[in-house]
Amino acid sequence: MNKRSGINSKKRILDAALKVFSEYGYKGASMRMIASTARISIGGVYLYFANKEELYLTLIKERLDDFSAQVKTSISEIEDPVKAISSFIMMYLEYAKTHKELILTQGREHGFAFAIDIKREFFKEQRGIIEGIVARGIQSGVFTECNAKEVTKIIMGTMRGFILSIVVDPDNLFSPKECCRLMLGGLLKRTNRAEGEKVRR
Amino acid sequence: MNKRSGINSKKRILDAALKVFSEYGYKGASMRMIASTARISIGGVYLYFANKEELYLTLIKERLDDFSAQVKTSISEIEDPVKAISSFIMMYLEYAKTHKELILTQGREHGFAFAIDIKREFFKEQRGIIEGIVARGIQSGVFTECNAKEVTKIIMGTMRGFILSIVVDPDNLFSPKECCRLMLGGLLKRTNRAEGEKVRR
DNA sequence: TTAATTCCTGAACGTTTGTTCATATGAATG
DNA sequence: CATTCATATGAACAAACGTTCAGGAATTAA
Repeated sequence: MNKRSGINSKKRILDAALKVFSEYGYKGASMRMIASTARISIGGVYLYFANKEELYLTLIKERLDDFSAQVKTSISEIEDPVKAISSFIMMYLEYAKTHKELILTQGREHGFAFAIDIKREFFKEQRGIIEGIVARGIQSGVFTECNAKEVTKIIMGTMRGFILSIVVDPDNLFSPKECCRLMLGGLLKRTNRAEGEKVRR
Repeated sequence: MNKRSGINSKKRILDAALKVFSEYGYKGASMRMIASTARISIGGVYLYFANKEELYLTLIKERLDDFSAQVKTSISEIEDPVKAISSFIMMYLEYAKTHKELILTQGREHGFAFAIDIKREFFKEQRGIIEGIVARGIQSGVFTECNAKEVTKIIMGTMRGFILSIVVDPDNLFSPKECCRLMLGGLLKRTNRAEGEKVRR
């Protein structure tokens, strides 16, 4: 494993870091674990990343940007607020399932004010997107009159809850489809039949 | 600090452990930190707990039991499913706010299959309670016909999301009241006025 | 072939960790 | 008073940690 292999090394390290950080958390993951998973020496890791923190931050930033881009492209052109919200929920949960619990690694360690600026930025953006959809829905009379900001926070909360559930109670994850249904239709019975049907599809 | 002080020592250690584990996570918290927070020597901690893991497990179990009892007594006699669900949500979120993010400590470390049996038991019980309420609501015609199991998972997911939000984005927590509203009423507009009002209160 | 460059290795260092244990202390008992 | 016993201490230890660095190996350039 020498010379030209260096082209892949950085990527291999990042892949390994994702795996190890996800499984053991920031403190629990050791640089040696990451190195051996990436099939490189400990010293080799420090060739590409100055220290553990930089490696971790690079990883988080990479993932957040990737996710952010995916959200944008997947719902930017959807006009219908109902479809837009549904799409957001579906894609968020699908992404969370695929990329498991890296997101959870954030927050926990360091007294949880770690990559706070990067995260804040990300969350703010996400909130902006949903809030826009909700506001549009209210304005067009499709959604009930409510506090768009609060509803947005609740939706984001539920998404986060899904992520936490993956880690804590993976045998009992809720279905994205049912989640859309509940968020849109609510638990209380509707007397108007047409509405009920709209929700169901 | 000698002799008779031993009466309080165990409790002091547990209090300190809660504080330190919550702030630094399992791996991040050191026995020395806990000891000094409890104003006891390192050796003193090992007088009451065989090791770090036992201390942690004791703590988790204590909290889970406490929370479990509080849930039960607060909604056991409520007949109305709407009020029962609302009570559950309100009390869950209030408890989470008070006891911050100890619950988050679970899952993350140890490759996240740690106190799995204790937790599983706890979650199962919680699910059972909510599912009962939902089923009752459906049967009595107050709730829409839906998959009670799925709805239960979504509600629990949202509760967990709140917990995660406390750690990750504490400036943007949603209000418990609004959460009840959304869960019950949904986002879609209702044509029937009476229903809408029912949700609002 | 030699020199320069790039990539990589792993022993070594200083810290910090969880845990142990010989020792001390002071109230309770006789 | 002396003895007993629960309670508390903190130096000591091995293990693991993040990080450094002198050196080795493979490729490219001369």
